Parts: sequence; structure tokens; C-alpha cells
Amino acid sequence: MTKPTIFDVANLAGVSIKTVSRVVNRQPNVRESTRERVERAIRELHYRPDQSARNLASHSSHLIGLVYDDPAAYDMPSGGYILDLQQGALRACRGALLELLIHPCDYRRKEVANELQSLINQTRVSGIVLAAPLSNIPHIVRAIEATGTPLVRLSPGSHNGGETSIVTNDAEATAELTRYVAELGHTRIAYIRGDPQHQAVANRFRGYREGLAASGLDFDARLVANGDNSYGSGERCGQALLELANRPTAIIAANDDMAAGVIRAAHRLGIRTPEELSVAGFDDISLARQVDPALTTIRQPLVRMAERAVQILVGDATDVGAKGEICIPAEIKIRESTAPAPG
Amino acid sequence: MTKPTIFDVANLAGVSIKTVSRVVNRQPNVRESTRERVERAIRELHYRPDQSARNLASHSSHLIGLVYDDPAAYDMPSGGYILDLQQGALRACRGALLELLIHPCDYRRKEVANELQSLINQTRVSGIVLAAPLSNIPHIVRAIEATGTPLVRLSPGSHNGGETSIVTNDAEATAELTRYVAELGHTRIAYIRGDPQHQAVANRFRGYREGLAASGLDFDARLVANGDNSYGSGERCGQALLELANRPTAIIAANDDMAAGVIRAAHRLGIRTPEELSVAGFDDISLARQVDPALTTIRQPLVRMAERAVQILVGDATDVGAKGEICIPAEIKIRESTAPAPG
DNA sequence: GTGAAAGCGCTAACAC
DNA sequence: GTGTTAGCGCTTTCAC
Repeated sequence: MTKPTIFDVANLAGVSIKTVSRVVNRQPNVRESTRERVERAIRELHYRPDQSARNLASHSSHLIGLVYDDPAAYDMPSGGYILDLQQGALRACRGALLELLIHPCDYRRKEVANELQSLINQTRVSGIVLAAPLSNIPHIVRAIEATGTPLVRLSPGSHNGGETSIVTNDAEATAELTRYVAELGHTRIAYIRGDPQHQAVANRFRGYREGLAASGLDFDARLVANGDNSYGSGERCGQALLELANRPTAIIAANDDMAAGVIRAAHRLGIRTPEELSVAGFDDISLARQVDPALTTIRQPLVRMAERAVQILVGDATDVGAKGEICIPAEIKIRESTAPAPG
Repeated sequence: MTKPTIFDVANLAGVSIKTVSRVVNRQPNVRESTRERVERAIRELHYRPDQSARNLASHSSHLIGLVYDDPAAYDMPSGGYILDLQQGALRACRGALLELLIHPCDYRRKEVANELQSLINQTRVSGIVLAAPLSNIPHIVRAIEATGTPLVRLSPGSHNGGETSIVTNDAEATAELTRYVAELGHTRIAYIRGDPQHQAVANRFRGYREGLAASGLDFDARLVANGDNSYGSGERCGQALLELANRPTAIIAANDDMAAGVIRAAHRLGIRTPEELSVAGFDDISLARQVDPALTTIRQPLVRMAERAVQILVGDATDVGAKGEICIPAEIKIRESTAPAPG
């Protein structure tokens, strides 16, 4: 009972190995009847092509590498973010008979570029999905491009390369959310910024300012705090903002982790959410539904973004526009954490 | 500037490719001076062995497959659980120059066994880490064992095979937690069971009963609810228990997701935690620290369990006992959600 | 200690 | 439409 090879299948089906190869790879130029005979033989022998051999011969692998910032290097921020990315990538892989290799790495380390080149050389991944903030660090992007491996970047802050990138409308969505909060009667709307390295997150701040302006509210720098995307930083910034003399009645955070931290900080200070304080986030990770009150947030289409990225890598993107910058719009999710301004 | 091969290195170093291979694979029988010459050539050419070729020739790969129950198939329970597993596995991979392939799959589908055999055949992963509850589903375990691929199971409910498995002391830890809660003065301590397919989780229920007995408390079947490990089921079970005529003053859940659900249910019903209701979970996922009040729970050493599993697969486990059942004990984390019984 | 030769199982030209 | 023939870049006998 040794593992069947392409020769065994060819023998049984009475064809050459090349024909078997054609059938397996769904290539044209095979008569329907021949195809069926081969497929029967494959089933009979439980034949499964050996990836290593295919990879070697074809100079590619059926592996997609998902590269993202290592959460273990910090205090585990945005775990939900990663799961969403994985889920999207996996969904697209499943359809394309690919497997997914995950490679978190700390973007602050100098050797990342080298490490990624090693990864590519050794595994010959047939494509890389690079998540933010790695996706907008020039030397890392260049290192990958230098290998010639297809690359799709997720949420690079600005589209500055010839490569494909997938983004969402961070600024517009945040502006809309800000206007929504303003319409609830809030006039002192604070904002917690995220990791400055993360340009897409920085774009959200721009949206906040645009939203204020559109609502006829003045921007007040004292109502802006700087977090780092982590839950803990949300707690700290929230507390600082809420201890202000004339405290805000609404706080918008650049992501859900920080927004969840704000809710807790408010709770600690005895400030009720949403009665006395409205809170909103961004991402709609599962935590957003698990905090109390459930977060009003912006649903970033992470799953679909990652899925799309893989589809593009395998040339499976059905529509046009598989080059350049592809935008999948975000959508506002109103839940329990926002309410009319007090008083 | 084409990619250097083993021949280029051999030429430059003035040796045969076999010698280069020996150096690369750290095999004996190479004179020190020769080794150095080869290493210099490798550095000079930036040579990196091609994995596909190695895999094909050696019938193995430098990939580890992490297989777990697909959270996307449900309502995303225990996302933190998965991240912990990944983190541990990745940590061990990094040290061993391995890459990690993730393969979530829905254990309820009939084709899983086949799917996993495909995965193994195609990628030739050099080892599989199989997480619960897949790890205690006989036909799945058998399917993997049949391929001859090294397998380490995580938390199979009972050690029923010749393979290595890594477990934690679910029952003992839960018993200890139950005694702790009893010592706080609680006499009506409810329990929410988890997914019945998940034997390790089932063991926790046994621990609960043992803990009650050790504390001189009677077991009351009405104080037991059946969840499915999800946050939502925790909410539902929590509500049901809290609407009981003579409601419990403490609820222990078989995992953190459900415990977090209980806290929310209590909040909805206007029951304060921990003043009127103590709540405890199991796992210590990051959510445990992000709910309010932070959960008293049992820290399951998931990261270390997964790390250890990979170490064993690559034969890197330093100590003995790398066969059979390895137990990494859990530890109780007391936070804010448990307090003395009211009244 | 070191090397020559024979594959590993497949894909890719190119012929028919 | 289908088959033939070379490799892909390494590891593995086994000889020296």
C-alpha cells in the first residue's frame, strides 16, 4: 500500500502522466471521456498529488502567507482583528485548494525584511497578504517586492506602490459616525487616536475632524488623546479625558479595543454609559458585542478584505479592478453605547 | 542574479554538493576547515536551501499543521483560545525553523477525516497538533494516525491512544475553584456546562461536583445549565439560572466566554457583580480581563501546551516523558468577579 | 571524510 | 488532444 503516484494513475487510466497532470490541474485539451477515465482512476487509487513535487517543478507552492504584526509582542491588542483576517484568507484558500501559512512578526525589529525573504525563499509561498501596519512600512514592502512574490497589501495608509492594495474608507466612515454622534446632540466629542505607525488608523482621525466640521463643531485639541490601539491604552486615555474639567459627553476611539477600555474607565469613575457618556469604536471585532453596553462601531470589512486579497493573489478575482487600490466600504453599526447627549 | 543552488555553493567552496548538504543539515563527517569554507560560500551567495526540493527528496516538510475546530462555523466562540494555541505553536516553530500552517475545520462535517488526509498528503506536514474537541473524536484521530504523520493531541478528554497527548488538570482545578467559592460563603453555587463533545470541558463538571462534595455542599441538578461554550449560550444559561425562584449567589462556567455572558445577563437583570453574584470561568482568555468586573478564572496553560506539542513533534522536547500523557497544570486567577456571599 | 549517481513526483516544453 | 523528454534542487544510498 505505497502512496500512489501520477504514474500509477496514468497506468490505470491507460494514458500518459501528462494527461493526468492536465486533469489534475484542470487544464484544457483533454477529451471529456479521457478526463472521466482519469478521474475514475484517481478516485480508485485515492491519488493525491504531492505538493512538494508540484512546488519544485512549478516553482510555486500552493501556500499563501498571511503576514501581520505579532500580537504576542505587545499586550495582545486586536486579537479579533487577526482572527477576522485569518477567517477571510482561509475562506478564499478553501475554494482554491490552498493552505494558509501564518507568520506574525514584530514590525519594529530590524530583521523583519530578512526574515520575510527567508520565508519566501524557503516556502515559496505563491503569494503574500500583508496586513497593516506592516503594509505601509516601505522597506518591508520593498523587501517582499524584490523577491518577485505577488503581494497584496491590506490597509496601507496611502497607495504608494504599483502593487495591489485593499482598503476601506476609514476617513469617510469615521466622519459619518462623528456626524451621527453630533446629531444626537453631543457638542463635546472627544477622540482617541491609535497607533501612529498605522496610517489607515491615522486616516480615521482625519475623518473625525471632517465630521466635526461638517456638523459645525469646533475642533478642540484638548479633546484628543493618543492611544496605541490596545485595550489598556483605551482605559488610560478614557480616564484622562473623563477627568477633564469640562469633560466630553462622547468619546470616539480609533478602534474597538480602545473603545472597550473607555467603557471600563467610565465604569470605574462611576460614569454611566450611554446615559452620561456615549462611546464608539471602529472595527466591529467580536469584543464589540461582548462588552456592556455593546459598542456602536464601524464594521470594517476585514474578513472580506482578506478574502479578496487571496482571491486576487490566485487570480481568481472575478471582476476587473484587480489592480491598484480596491476599496471595500465600511458600514456603521449602531448599538447600545451611543445615546442622546445628557441634559 | 538567479537564485543560487547547492551547486553554486559547491563550486565556490570547491567541494561536492553532498558536502554542502552535510553542512546545511548539520550532519557529521565534515572536517572543520571544510565546513567553514562551505559556510563562507553560503554566506557569500546568500544561499538558502529550497524547501520544496528538500521536502521532495526527504519526504518531509518543515511545516507543522495546527488543526482546530473552525470558529467561523459557529458564532465565533473562544477566539482567544485559538490565538493562544497559535501563539504557543508559533513560538516553538520559530525556534525550530518551521512554519505554521493553520487548518480550522468543522468537526461535525463528515468529510473532515478525508480533508485532513488530503492536507497531510499534499503538504506533507511533518507533524500535526490536533486541538480539542477534534482531538477526542476517534475516527478523526484514526484517520491522521493512518497516514503515519506524527500527531500530538491537545486536551483529549481521555487518553485512549498510543499517541502523545497534552492535557491540563481540568477537574482538579475546577474542584479547587469551587472550594474557593464555597469558602467565600456561597452555598448555592450554580454551574454552566460546555460543549458535551469536548471531553476535557466535561471533566471540569466532574471537578465542580468534587469541589462541592469537598466543601460539604449538596449537588443540586437544578443549578446546572447546559451551554455550548459560546458567549450567547452563557447569556441564556445565566439568565435562566438567575430567574430561578431561589437563585444562586455564584455561577461557575466551563469557560470564559460563557462566564462573560453570565455577567452581561446579570447586568441586564439588574443584579450586581460581584456584590450579589459571583462569577468564575475557565481558560483565562484575554476577554477575561476585558469584561467588567474582570473574571476570576482558571488559567489554562494553552500557550505552553501548544508550544510543548510542537516541541515534541520536532523531537525537541528536552525532558523525558515525551510519550503518553503530559499534564501542564492550570492555575487559579482570582480577579474581581468573585466576592463573599451576600448577606 | 568525501563524492558520484540515482532518484523524489511532478510540470513544462515541444513534438506528434 | 496526447505523449516524450528533460529537468526542478535537493537527499540518499553506496562507493571510495
